[in-house]
Amino acid sequence: MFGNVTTAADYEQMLRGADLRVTRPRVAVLGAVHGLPHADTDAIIGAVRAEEGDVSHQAVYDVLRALTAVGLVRRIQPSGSVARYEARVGDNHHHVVCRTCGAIADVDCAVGEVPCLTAADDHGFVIDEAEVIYWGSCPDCSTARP
Amino acid sequence: MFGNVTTAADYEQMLRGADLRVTRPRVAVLGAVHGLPHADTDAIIGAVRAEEGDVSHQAVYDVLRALTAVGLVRRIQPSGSVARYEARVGDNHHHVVCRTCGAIADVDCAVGEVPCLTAADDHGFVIDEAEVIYWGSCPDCSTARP
DNA sequence: CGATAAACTTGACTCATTCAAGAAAGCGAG
DNA sequence: CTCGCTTTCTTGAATGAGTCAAGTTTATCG
Repeated sequence: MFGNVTTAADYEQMLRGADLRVTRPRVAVLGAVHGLPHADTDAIIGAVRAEEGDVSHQAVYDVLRALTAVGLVRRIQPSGSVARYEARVGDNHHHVVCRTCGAIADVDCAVGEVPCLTAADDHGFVIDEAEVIYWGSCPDCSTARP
Repeated sequence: MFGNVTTAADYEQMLRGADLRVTRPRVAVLGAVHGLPHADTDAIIGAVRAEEGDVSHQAVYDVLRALTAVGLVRRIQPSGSVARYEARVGDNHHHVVCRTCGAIADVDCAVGEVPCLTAADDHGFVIDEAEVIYWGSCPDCSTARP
């Protein structure tokens, strides 16, 4: 986490490691998600075009789906929000979402590595993930309206 | 919970208690949400029309928003799903969602009344609710594809 | 260097949800 | 009981994130 400058070459590595072909849109999307945590698709499209020129929105949708499928990015979508993406994967962290402005921040769960994963009564479901969303007000919004 | 038959009169009471005008669409929507837990808007529209005849979809959307605002129903919307509603409110329960068929079931959190409400680092957010979604396979889907 | 399957472009389309303007109806005051 | 104000409902159009589909380009392997 210190002095960790991720380059296009690193993104290529990640893609190859996931058996995905290396294309300019994919490298650019992966870079955008790393650079803009919790960005929505529109913001990612903007970032990708700023770096690579014209890339179709469909390509970005396809790439995001492919990256999500192999686990290189994670898709999150709090109620009332469009889909957002982040590059921090595999570390079981959760999110705080501001009810007012929609801002999102990462939080590590207080209860350990795999929080609440054992439900009291799972109704026969086979559970593989527990997703936690904390709802509240971000610092800006809670001071603006105390 | 035993022999508890909720009638239109009860729904009226709930509406008045929440300072909402009592209208036929509102009583019908409240009844539909009580009768069809986790139903989406379309299913609720269907149930309302079966009981009350023509009711515009807009009216149902408006009613659901009003009921949600006063806390008579709760809106849930797992990633990739349309909005769903339930009448069980105020008891801090959570949900298991089937990744395959989208089925939803209620679960009480294993960690007590207000699970995980204290995040390790809340980034200055004022947290008022923790929403937990357990992802997995429902009994039908997990036996169909073991 | 091809061949071939995967990825991208273009453009149309879906559909849950919202917006807007006018008609209807609940409900408190008189 | 009914008047009038305000909320709620109806009708119909619009929005917008996301998907579908057909055809072209391109990454990768032999």
